[in-house]
Amino acid sequence: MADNPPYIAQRPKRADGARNYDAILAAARKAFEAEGSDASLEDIAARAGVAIGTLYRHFPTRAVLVEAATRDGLADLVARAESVAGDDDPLEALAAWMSRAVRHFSTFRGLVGILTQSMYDEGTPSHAACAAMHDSGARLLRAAQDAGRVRADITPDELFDLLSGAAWVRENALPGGRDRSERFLQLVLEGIVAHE
Amino acid sequence: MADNPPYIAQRPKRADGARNYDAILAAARKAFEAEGSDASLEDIAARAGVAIGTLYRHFPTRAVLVEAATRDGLADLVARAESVAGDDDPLEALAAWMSRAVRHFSTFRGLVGILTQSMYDEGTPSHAACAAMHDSGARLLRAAQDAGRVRADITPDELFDLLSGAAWVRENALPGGRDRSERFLQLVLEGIVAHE
DNA sequence: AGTTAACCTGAGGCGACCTCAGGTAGTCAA
DNA sequence: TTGACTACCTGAGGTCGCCTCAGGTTAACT
Repeated sequence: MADNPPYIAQRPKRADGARNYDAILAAARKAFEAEGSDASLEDIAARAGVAIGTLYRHFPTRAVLVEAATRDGLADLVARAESVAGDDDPLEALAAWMSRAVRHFSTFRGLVGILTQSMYDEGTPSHAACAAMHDSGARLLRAAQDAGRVRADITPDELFDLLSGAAWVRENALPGGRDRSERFLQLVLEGIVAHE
Repeated sequence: MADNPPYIAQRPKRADGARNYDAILAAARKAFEAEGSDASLEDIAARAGVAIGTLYRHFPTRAVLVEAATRDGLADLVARAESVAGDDDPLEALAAWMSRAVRHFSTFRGLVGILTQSMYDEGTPSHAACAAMHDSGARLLRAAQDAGRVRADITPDELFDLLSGAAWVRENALPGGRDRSERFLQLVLEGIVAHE
C-alpha cells in the first residue's frame, strides 16, 4: 500500500532546461495530433532540436509526456464543469460538458485509451487529473439527476463509458468523414434522460 | 479505380504448408487474445514452431493474419443474423445480435479498431467480411424499424458506431473489472427504441 | 572567477519488423 | 520407383524505435 505517487513532469527552473521542456512539449503535441499517442519519441526530440536523452530526462515515460501534453486541456475541462454547474437547465449543462469532454478526449488517436486506463489505475501519471475530471462529471450528473432530468439509475462510471465510446468513435473517424460523435452523444443522451 | 482486391490468406494445398498455416493461425489467435492485435509476430512464429519467413509467406501483413484469425467469427455473426431474422420480436432479434456482435468485436484488444477501419476502407483484407456483416446488421435494424420498434431515423452507420463504442468499452475493461458493455448496450438501446 | 549540480549529448544494446538468397521436401508424372 | 518441378522453409541481416548511461557542458549563485 501507499505506493509512492507517479512521476509528474515539471518545468525546470534553469533557462536552458525550461526552453527545451517547452520545445519538446510543443513538438509532442504536434506529433500526437498528427500520428497519435504512439508517435516516435526520437522524431519528437529531433523536431524539438534536442537529443533523445534530453527528452527522457524531462519525460522519463511516454505516459508522462502525454500527461504533460494534455494537462491544460483536462484542467480546462474541470474548470468548465464548475462554470456550467450553475446553469438553469442541469441537463443542458451536462450535455454541453459531455460534448466538450468528448472533443478533448479525442484530441489525438490513443488518448481515450490512456485516459480510461488512468481513470481507474492510480500509479498512472494522468490519474490525478482524471480523477478530478471524474468528480466534475459526476457532480453535473448528480445535479441533473436531482433535478429529475436524468434517470436516477445512471452511475458516473456508466456516464464515462458512454462518453469514452463517443470519443473513441470520434478519434477513429476516417480522415475524410465528418464527426459522428455528436450524433452518438445525442442518441446516448436520449437513452439516459428521464421520461417523466 | 478498380484497385485490385486486397490479398486474402488461403490455406495451402501442400501438406506441410497447410500444417504450418494452421499452426500459425492457432498461435496467432492465442497471442492476440493474450496481448492484443499488436502481439509480436516473431513470437507467434516461434510458438507455432516455424521461422519468421514462413509466417510472412502465408500472411504477408498483420492485417491479413488478423483477417484470417477472425474470419470464422465474422461469418458466424452473419449466419446468426439470418437465423434470428425470423424471430417474433424484431427488436429482441436486433438486441440479441448486437450483444453477440459486441462480444465478437472485442475478442481481443485492437479488433474493433481494425474492423471499423475495414468497414469503410476497401483495400483492407477484412473489408468484404465487414461489409457483409454491415448488411446483416442493417437488415435487422430495418426490420425492427419497419415493425415500429426502433426509431426510423437511425442509420446503419449509427448503429455500428454505437456497437463499436460498446465493444471498445468491453475490450478496454480492466483485467479485474466485470464487463460493462452489456449495460452500455442496454442504455444505448433505450435511446434508440421508438417511444410509441 | 570559481564551484556546483542541473543539464545535454549521442553511441550503443535490445527487440520487433520485414526481406531475400539459398536450401529442402512434398507432389506428380512417367 | 525415380526424377524433376516448384511450393515451401529457413534464418541472417538491414531498419527503426525504445531506452540507458558515461562523459562533457553550462547556467546560476557566491
